[in-house]
Amino acid sequence: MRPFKHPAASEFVLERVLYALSDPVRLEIVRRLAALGEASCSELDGGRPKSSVSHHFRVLRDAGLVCTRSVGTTHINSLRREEMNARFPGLLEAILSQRE
Amino acid sequence: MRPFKHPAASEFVLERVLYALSDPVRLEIVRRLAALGEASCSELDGGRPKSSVSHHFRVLRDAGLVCTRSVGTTHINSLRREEMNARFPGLLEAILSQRE
DNA sequence: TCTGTAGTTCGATAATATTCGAACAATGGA
DNA sequence: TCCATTGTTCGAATATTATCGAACTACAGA
Repeated sequence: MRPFKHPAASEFVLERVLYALSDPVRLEIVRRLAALGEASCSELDGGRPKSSVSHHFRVLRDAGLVCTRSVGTTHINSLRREEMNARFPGLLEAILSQRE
Repeated sequence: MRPFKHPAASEFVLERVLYALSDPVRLEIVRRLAALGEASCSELDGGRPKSSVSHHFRVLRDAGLVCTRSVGTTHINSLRREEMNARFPGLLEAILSQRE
């Protein structure tokens, strides 16, 4: 599987980030990633079909929120907290700190 | 014109707020409102048709971001900063503090 | 009362997203 | 090599959203 393209922090777009996080499925994925540190796609699929989950991960990757690396047959995902914080200081933490 | 329904702070939904701000037109409206304090719809229309602008204001109102009151024939809009901050502490400020 | 201004609502169209099955690719064993 | 596992990509159906003209409402003044 060819490696994914992860945008540089300088390419992050605020509207894109907000949009990516405005979807309940994706917001939940990001929350769980924040709690777990890292996780495979299937650990976060919530019982959804693989193709749907894959789509959401792509949106998150394209926005710069998530980094995906291959380890064997699984893809390990993690938040790009430092880079996100470099580009949009305090934003991700402000969103993640909200309850519910 | 019958008064608009503004949701109570307890009814604000994080995803809705993020979605409302993920549109460039709406984000710009909110930024200018933050700078101006308050403004009429036409002051923030950016040359767009009235019906389009009206739509965007409705999305912002429904999300809880904007309060609209009638004064004569004009509608005066302002940010609901306090209520937004009560429901989602630090969120709006974190978004508004981002450059570009 | 007539007219102009400000903005909403309606309706249609076009653009974008979501969802998910099916086919595919890559890896790790047995 | 065969097979199971993990996840991506493709394609199509469905759903949401944005955009904007046209008709409408409300108000202020002349």
